[in-house]
Order: sequence, then structure tokens, then C-alpha cells
Amino acid sequence: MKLITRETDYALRAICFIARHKEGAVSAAELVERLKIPRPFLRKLLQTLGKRGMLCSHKGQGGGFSLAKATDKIFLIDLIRIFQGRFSLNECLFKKRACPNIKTCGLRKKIKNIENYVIRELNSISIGSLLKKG
Amino acid sequence: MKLITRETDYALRAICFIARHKEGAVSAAELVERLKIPRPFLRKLLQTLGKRGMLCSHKGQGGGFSLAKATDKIFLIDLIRIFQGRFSLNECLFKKRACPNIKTCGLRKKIKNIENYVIRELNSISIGSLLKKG
DNA sequence: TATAATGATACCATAGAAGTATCATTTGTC
DNA sequence: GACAAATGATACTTCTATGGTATCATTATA
Repeated sequence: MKLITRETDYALRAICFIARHKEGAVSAAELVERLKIPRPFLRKLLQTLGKRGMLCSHKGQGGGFSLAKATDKIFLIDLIRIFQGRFSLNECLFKKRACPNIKTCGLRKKIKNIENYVIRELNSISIGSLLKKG
Repeated sequence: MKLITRETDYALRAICFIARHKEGAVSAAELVERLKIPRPFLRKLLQTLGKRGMLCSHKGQGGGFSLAKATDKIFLIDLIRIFQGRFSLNECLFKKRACPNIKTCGLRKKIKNIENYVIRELNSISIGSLLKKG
């Protein structure tokens, strides 16, 4: 089971790279070179990050991407939500037909508790905190 | 994101039903009827549970399935492992090529901690504990 | 005005999950 | 012993999300 997908992971790496790169914007080309992410996939993903307010973009020669927020205002859970949708461990697998087994719904509560814990943890992981560790 | 797949969920329901059904074995036909699980899918899944030591099976007229263990010796994590493989939130997405960004591997540790918590919790959820609640 | 960059968008490939189909084998009952 | 009711084994199909590709339009700078 994957907590984060490859795309989220790529996005995280890209953001970390941009964060460490102090002067000016970072182009997709440079990110491809340094992070070995397939170019069209990275480009799409950067555009998404731009639209969702994580990055600023600058067209034209010398253009590229820069952070739109401080590194301690961007959290892992933001990226998960952007690329993987609302975080939930708990989606009932039986939305259509009524959940036929009342008993196992005690299970849903337990999973919900686990989910709450995981969300709290993910909420505490900022880009800033990841950069410090290295 | 799904913590448990539909198949795991079906298996859980089937086991709970069998557990509550005291006398004799429960046939696939009855489970289909009561749990509304597609018959061939359920049959396959019951066979798997048999092979993996969760259920005993009895062929022939009046045959069916019964639990191979006490309800407090079967855990949710067992079912997850049977149908979804080894539980891990932490699989490195970059096994082949070396993980190019050392910094983000601080992340791996954090995810590992979350994973440990989740596994502890899943380990504590037995079929028995689910049946009590209802 | 040429070029280096991003914006928008549509498409393709693969793998895992979910579900189906079929025939073989065993066992109880008449 | 024959038949019917059950499981055993196994191969196939379908659907969907993820991961990845391709192309053309637009913008900004030298």
C-alpha cells in the first residue's frame, strides 16, 4: 500500500530542489536534469503545482518556477491532497448498496481513529522540516 | 487511499458471518445469499482463506466452511497480508535507480514511524473484538 | 524576431483490483 | 453405486488509477 504515489514523491523532490535553489527561478529543464524525472510528466506536475498555489511560474527566457510560499507553510499533506485527492483511509467500499454487515462497521470507527492519527502526523511534516534534517 | 481492498473487506465479512453461525459449516451459497458478494469471487476468496489456514473446508452435501481458529486469534492484519501482501506504507518508490534526493529520505523515517503505529493498531483488531461491538 | 521557457490539453501504457467461467474432485444420501 | 451438492484448481476478462507521452499555443526576454 502506498501512502504517497510516485507523482506526489516527484512533486516533493521538485519543491525541495526549488527551495534549496536560492537565486531566481528553476526551469523544468534543470529539474529534469538534476532529479531524473521524465520531462513531460514533470512539466505537467509543475503546472499543477502552479495552479494550486504552491509555485509561481515565469515564462520566457530565464523563466521557470519558484516557491509561492515559505517552506514551513507547505506540508506533505498538501501535496497528497493535490495529487491523490482528499486523504481518507476510511472510504466505505459499499456506498451504493447499503453496507450489509452492521457488525463490521465497528471497524469503520477503528479505521477512522487510525486515519486521524495519520493525518495529524502528515500535517506536521513541512517542506521546511524536511530540508533541515539533511 | 484504501487501507483495505474490497476483497479484504469481503473476506472479513465472510469470516464474521461464519463466526456468528454456530452449528456446522456455512456454504458459499449461503454466504452469497446473505452477504451479496458475487459468487465466483467469493468462492475464490474462500479457497484462499482455506489454503492460508483461516478456514476449514468440507466438501460434499452439507459441506461448507468453518473457522480454523478462535476469533481472537484472527486479526485484520492477517487478512490484509493474505489479500494485499506485506503491509508497508514505506516502499521506496525508487528501488532501481538510487534514490536521488538524500534530503527527502528524512521523510522515509517519518513514514516508517507512521507505519509502525498503523501496524500496531491493525494488530490489535481481531475478529473477536469486532463481533463484540455489534 | 527568434528562442527559451511555460500553459493547456489530449492521448497512450501498464498493473493491480474486481469479477467471470469452467472443469475436476470429493462426499453424503437415496 | 449413482446422483447431487458441495469445494478445488485454474485460466480468463474487465475496469480503473497511475504513470507517462505528445503536441500545439502562448509569453517574455535578449
